[in-house]
Amino acid sequence: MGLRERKKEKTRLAILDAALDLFVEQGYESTTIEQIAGVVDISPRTFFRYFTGKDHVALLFHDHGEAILLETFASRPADEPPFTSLMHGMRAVMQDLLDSTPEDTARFLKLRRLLDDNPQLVGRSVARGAETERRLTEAVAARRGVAAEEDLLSHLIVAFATSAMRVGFECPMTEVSMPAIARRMAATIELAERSLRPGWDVEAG
Amino acid sequence: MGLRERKKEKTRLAILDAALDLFVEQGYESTTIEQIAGVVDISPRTFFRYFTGKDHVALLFHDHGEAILLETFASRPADEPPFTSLMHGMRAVMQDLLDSTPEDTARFLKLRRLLDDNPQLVGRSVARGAETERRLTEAVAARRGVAAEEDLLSHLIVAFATSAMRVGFECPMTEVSMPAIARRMAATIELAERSLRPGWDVEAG
DNA sequence: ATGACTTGTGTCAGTCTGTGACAGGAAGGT
DNA sequence: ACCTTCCTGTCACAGACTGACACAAGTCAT
Repeated sequence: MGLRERKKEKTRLAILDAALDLFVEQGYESTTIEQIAGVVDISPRTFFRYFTGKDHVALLFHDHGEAILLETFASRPADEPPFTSLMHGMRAVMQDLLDSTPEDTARFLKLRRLLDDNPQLVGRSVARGAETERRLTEAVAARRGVAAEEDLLSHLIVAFATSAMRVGFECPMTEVSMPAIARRMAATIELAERSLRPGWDVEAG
Repeated sequence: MGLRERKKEKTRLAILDAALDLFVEQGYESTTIEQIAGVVDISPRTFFRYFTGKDHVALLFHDHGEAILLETFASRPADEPPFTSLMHGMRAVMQDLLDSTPEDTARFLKLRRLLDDNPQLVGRSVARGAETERRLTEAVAARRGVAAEEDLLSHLIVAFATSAMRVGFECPMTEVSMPAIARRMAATIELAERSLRPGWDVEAG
């Protein structure tokens, strides 16, 4: 890896950390791009060359999680019930978080607390994740051997799975720590699987 | 109703119709507030006195639907399983649409087509509806006799219900018409209820 | 190392959304 | 008519973005 790329990664992390600290200190809304750029000592224009906008910074882990979800689903056996595969994806996202460096863990916890204080961000994450959801639905429909546009169940499977994901990750909680989040995540998966009728996700459209 | 209020309602509808037509004609993103204000012959400032922003216009029916959902849930018997009540709410929202005037139906169908062309708007609707979702969760938890912060199931019930709502209303469809939407809505409710294990939403937290 | 080539950065200018403050005018009640 | 209330336009402004351009820093030859 050349000097150029190392420098870029360094700037990227500098922006991320500066933004996170400012968000926590003075709130998400009242933090401006100019302030973030000021701390990192770059021009505001450069900020937008690293992130598409303010919410991109705040929802970085969502993008990452969605990528893992897509990969995991694709790598699961084709004869596994789709919802089961998606729950495996959910576990994979959680595991990835547990395996990350202490620095990344700290960043994630800051973001997590940010979501509690700014519920609008949860909504924005859905907006940002719409494309992922569409692709997941395509993948589920493909596995079910039907066209996504004509199969309500494929949509419902993905909708229920992402719902569970949001309940596990984003609902306010008293103690914000990795073990607590992992516990809630496991409980949510269990609850969701228990609530659904066995075989519901392998029926004909 | 005085002249003042009639005038306001007229302006409100004029803005709505002008915005809708512009959105359909030239796309949501490329339509500016200034253009909308120009057609209605008001100042851009006044636009913001009727609507909080561009997406407020595009998601007007969502607000309305959410209000009906909350009312319906509150009016259902306290011993009815919460998810069942929410599905009744979903039917009530649909029924309200079917009962609306031809003008409102036409507006709704325009908005519905807008959602197909601009998937980002679906996400924004979730962002806008976050507060409603929170209040629904409170209501469900109250009926279950538990505190919302400590009951995952209350969150999951609401999340599943709103998921079903989004699948029924917002998934792209080939034929966009009231009968087609009503049919899909009914099918989604049926599918959701069939997919869940009976009694799942009345268990202890 | 010196050159040419690529790529990241700052500056500048501009658009669009959204908001607060103020003044004038239309509607409502007496 | 009169006073109050509410609505509206104008002005001024902040903040999120974007395109264009010139310059500097990194990269890769010879």
